[in-house]
Amino acid sequence: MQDNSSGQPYRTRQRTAVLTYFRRHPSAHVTAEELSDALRAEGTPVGKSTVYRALDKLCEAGIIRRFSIPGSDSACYQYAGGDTETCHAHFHLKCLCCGSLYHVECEQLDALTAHLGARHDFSVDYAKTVLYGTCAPCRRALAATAGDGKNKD
Amino acid sequence: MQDNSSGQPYRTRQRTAVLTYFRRHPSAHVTAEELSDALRAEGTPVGKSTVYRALDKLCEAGIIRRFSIPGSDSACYQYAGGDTETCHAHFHLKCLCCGSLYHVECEQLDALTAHLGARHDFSVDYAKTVLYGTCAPCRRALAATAGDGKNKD
DNA sequence: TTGCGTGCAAAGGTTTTGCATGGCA
DNA sequence: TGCCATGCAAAACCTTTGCACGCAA
Repeated sequence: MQDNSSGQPYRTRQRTAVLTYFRRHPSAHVTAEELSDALRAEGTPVGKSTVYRALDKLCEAGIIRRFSIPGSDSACYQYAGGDTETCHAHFHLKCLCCGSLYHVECEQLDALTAHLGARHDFSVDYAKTVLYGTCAPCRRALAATAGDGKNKD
Repeated sequence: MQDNSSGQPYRTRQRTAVLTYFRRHPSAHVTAEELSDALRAEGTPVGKSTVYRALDKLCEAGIIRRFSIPGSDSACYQYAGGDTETCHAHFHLKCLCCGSLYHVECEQLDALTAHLGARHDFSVDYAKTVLYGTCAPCRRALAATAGDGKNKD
């Protein structure tokens, strides 16, 4: 359980391809299979095992972030900016309807953080927290189809 | 996607056992396997398939809630109080260190909700949102052991 | 009696691991 | 050259599904 990253990682084509993908799609959220598929489409095919291993390493390094989407079996990964420090002050909003991922960064969240820390003695880990809900486009779409039947979810 | 619970559910021993477990352990968070194991230990063994089916039904009914714990492959379930209406106005705080689940209910969250709705046009689903972080006891424990080596996570 | 609920086993999917080979330093 | 990284295949894992039987209503 000690630090197994003592040996410095080699800069291989596959590893570069994965990292490049996330840098080119900073707000994209992809599954391991989607990533493998995207890399293949970009001309740099990477084996699925390697994709998982690279994802794991990048997660440990804090370069990308892993989400669990309710209702989905596969995990989702997203670029974290490479600098964990810059990503500590915003939440992620995920639409359960269309799957879009939004970044929210404002003093309202700072207030919540301060409140949770001061009053509830709880230190929120923004990196692992995702607020689930419904985004505006989906809300409108749902409202448009709400008149034709039961919609209690 | 329509209401498939048209047939009223039967009150079986297994179903009762699952529900009873959650009512007797309102703040417990268990995986499907842990629940199956606990029920067996309590003298009412329930098949794993049945556990999954019961969990699924109870989730649909809003009686229990399903979580995805970062770093774990299996889903976690917890009692929701049986009344979904009372559970719409508070967040859940889960400690990644000890697994404790806290309920937070204050106007700070109302302010956040209003803000997200007004400024970011996003409707948060409190029932599916969990804030991850570290609770006070664990923070103290981590602080106490922070001096003896690397602890960069 | 009717038909849902149950349990076993097998299938389904995602993720991990073993081992031989290839490529970076 | 040494050693990590890669990729294929198989395993391990959680979860769902099919089917025959049992039990609630």
